[in-house]
This record gives sequence, C-alpha cells and structure tokens, in this order.
Amino acid sequence: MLRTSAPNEKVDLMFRALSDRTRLRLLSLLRGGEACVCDLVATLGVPQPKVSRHLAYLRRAGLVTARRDGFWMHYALAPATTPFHKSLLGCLGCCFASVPELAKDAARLGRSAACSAGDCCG
Amino acid sequence: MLRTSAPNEKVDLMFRALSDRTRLRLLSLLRGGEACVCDLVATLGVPQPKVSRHLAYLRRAGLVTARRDGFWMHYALAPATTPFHKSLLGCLGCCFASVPELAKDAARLGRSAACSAGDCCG
DNA sequence: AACGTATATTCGGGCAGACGCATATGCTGA
DNA sequence: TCAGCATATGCGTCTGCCCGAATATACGTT
Repeated sequence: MLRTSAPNEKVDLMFRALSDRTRLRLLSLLRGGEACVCDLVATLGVPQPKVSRHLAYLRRAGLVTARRDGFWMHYALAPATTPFHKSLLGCLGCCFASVPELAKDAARLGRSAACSAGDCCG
Repeated sequence: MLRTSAPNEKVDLMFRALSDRTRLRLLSLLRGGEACVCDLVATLGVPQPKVSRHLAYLRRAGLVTARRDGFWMHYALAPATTPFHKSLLGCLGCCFASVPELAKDAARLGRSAACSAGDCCG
C-alpha cells in the first residue's frame, strides 16, 4: 500500500526519531560513547521513565543498541549498516556541533562534544 | 521556560520538518533547483492542498523560500544562514542519495538526484 | 525468599499535526 | 469587472506521540 516513490520505512523511522528534543540530546550524548540510563537521566535532568521511553524509540529506529551489565543497561550508537545510516551519523555530528546547548550536556557528562567527522564540518 | 540545555527552537523546528515523508520528498526535489507548486503536485502525485500545506511548514521552519511569478509560486531551498543549517543541507544531500525512491521522484521531474556535496558522500 | 536498585512498561489525558474536502485568496487576461 | 487558473487556508476528524504517575520487570545481595 506504499506509494511507489515514498522514502522507505527505515529512512522515515530514523528521521522521525530526530523530531524530539530529548532524543536529540540523547543521541548527542551517545556520540561520546556508550552510557547507562542512570547517567543519562542525571545529565539531562529529566524523569527516568521519559529517558527509557525515548531510548526505546531510538532502538526501534535502529539508531542505538543496548547492552545489559548487571543492574545497568548501557546504550550506544548503533553501527551504521546502510549508506543512509552512515551519512546520517555524519550529519548528526555536524549538526550537533552547531548547537551550544548540546555541548553543555556533553560537558556535564564529562565528555567532549567535538565533531569527530573531519570531512564535513568545514 | 526552556530547559537550559535543550536544543534551541530553530534546530528543533528544522528536525521536525524532516519527520514527514511528503516533506522529505519535497526537499529532495528542491535540491535540484526551484520548482513551482503545480510541478511538485504532478511529480509527487498527491493533492495540491497537501503539497501547499507541507511547503508552508517547510517555510515556517526556514528550509525553503517562496517567490511569486504571476500565477505560479516557485519554491526553492533557503540559503543556509547558520552553520547548523549548512551542515543540515549537506546531510540531506547525502541521505537522499541513499534512497532510491527519491531518485525516482527527481527523474520524474526531469532532474538528477546526484549528491552535489562531494565532501561527505564517501 | 525477601529486599533494594536499575530500568521498562502501562495507562489515561492532552496536544501537535496529517488528512480530505470545501472554500478563500491572488493573479491574469478578456 | 468577470472568468478562470494557481495556490493557500479553514474546518472537522483522526492518529501518533509526548507526558506524568503508577506499576511491572530484571538483577544482585543477603
């Protein structure tokens, strides 16, 4: 029932995942490496169920992966498997670098928000 | 009332503009240069009010500009004024290049969907 | 097993937005 | 000014989703 020229489901899902502030902040933080939910909660200053719900959303979209370690769940950016996913990650790095507020989040987590993709932040 | 570390309004608005299929298709088409509403309607095969409404959304987000020429309104990608906007445009080029369906749209409009940003489509 | 910590899910309310349809506006030419 | 084309907007409805609050699950310790 899909229109023949519509972007495919996966692409759509990933872009929709970017349409929420909390999720953008989470993705920005995870660019610095994996983190557990409690750290994300403390860093963002939002309720834990809210963080978990958005992480679940990001996982459904294929943007993050989860790893259990005892009590803690560690989330990390999912490795890009498609060219689209890869270019999207590069884009996020660039975009995030332009948003001072996200750098403050990263600093609070004790990480740098520097853009690691040297090929697009001219 | 904004949380201190939330991405700013502008960034949020732009990302939300990407969370709809029709808008992604419109942006993809406009990467090939400006186009009038009737051409976009014919190319996408969707009702005219739907196209107009999504174009209005994109304009509110600052992603496109409109130019009147007699009967016709010509829409084009807005020139990037912020580093964020600039990197977003680069990203879109890369992302779109990974979606075959969007290339079909472009072909139907008689345009190439090739990525013009040689610095990020490795 | 019982308890506590960390995380996930469910529920119900509310709001943004996507849609089709109808209609309004803007513009041009007769 | 009237007709007609191109485009925009209003309206009512419906879906998706964001939220807080409460509760459920997973795991480790004792």
